[in-house]
Amino acid sequence: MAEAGKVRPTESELEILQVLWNHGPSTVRFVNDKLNENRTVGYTTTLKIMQIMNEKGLLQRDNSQRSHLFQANVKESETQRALLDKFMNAAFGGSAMKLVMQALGNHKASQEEIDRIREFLDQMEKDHAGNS
Amino acid sequence: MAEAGKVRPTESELEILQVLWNHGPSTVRFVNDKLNENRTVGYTTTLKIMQIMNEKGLLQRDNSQRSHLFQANVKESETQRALLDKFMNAAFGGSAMKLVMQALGNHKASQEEIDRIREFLDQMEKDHAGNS
DNA sequence: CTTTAATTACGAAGAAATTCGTAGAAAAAA
DNA sequence: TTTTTTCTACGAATTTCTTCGTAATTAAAG
Repeated sequence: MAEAGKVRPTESELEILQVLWNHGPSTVRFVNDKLNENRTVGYTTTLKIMQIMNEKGLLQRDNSQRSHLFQANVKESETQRALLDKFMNAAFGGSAMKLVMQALGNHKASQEEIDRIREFLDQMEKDHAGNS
Repeated sequence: MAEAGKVRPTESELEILQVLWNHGPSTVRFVNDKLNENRTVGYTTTLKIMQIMNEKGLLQRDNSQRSHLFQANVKESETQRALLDKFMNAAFGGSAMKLVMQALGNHKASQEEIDRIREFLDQMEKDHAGNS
């Protein structure tokens, strides 16, 4: 598994990672079909990007069968954390709170979601008290 | 003021917007000095990007003086909203809650910040109840 | 067996973003 | 006034990412 700090997938690469995170090891054909549910993209384009991702260490390849199976070689949560960090700095000047507020403000959260965030805050508060 | 939906600043452009949002109308020299607090970047590079941003409508230019004054022509919060939306889809499959949780989880929030988020949730809940 | 379809490898074109060098004009310094 | 510095304009090189065409190979269909 590649190290988290060095993970910098591009947008196209992220699209592919999403498919692999959600569906597990997949063929190029499967991934390409998934991508084409949202936009038009050629088979060899997807293939090429997945080959590059493999070289970069973002994907692992099983070539024991003719149709090679690719799987993500970076963890979803760690990748998201790295990207979030970068994005927070770029767009929100590094302020996590501004970002959270903006995200909450835009999104029509359901009652259940609000409750879940409250629980999360409770937990944070506990840890916070315990650690300091 | 440019429309929010069409706002897609690049990373370098965002860096410059941050300076202008924080300091108001500024010269290229000032912006370039600010950027160089973080990384090395040539004066003409900054100039060029700001010229392009001006053409795109991201910046406004006052050339009544020899050293032209540039200011942001897009609102900070609207730009952030547009970018957040895009980022949320790309990295979190569109799940605002996942993103918020990740942001809260990474960040060592202070007690005050936690309280502020709670207030925010209270407010959301009121609106939620009222609207549905 | 022959033909058709699917798959991988590879190269390269195209597009977008970034970077900087140079020239010319204007201002400041000497 | 002469020299040096500062500024804008402009073009172009570079890098990164995306896209796809073509060829070679293998499998499947006929």
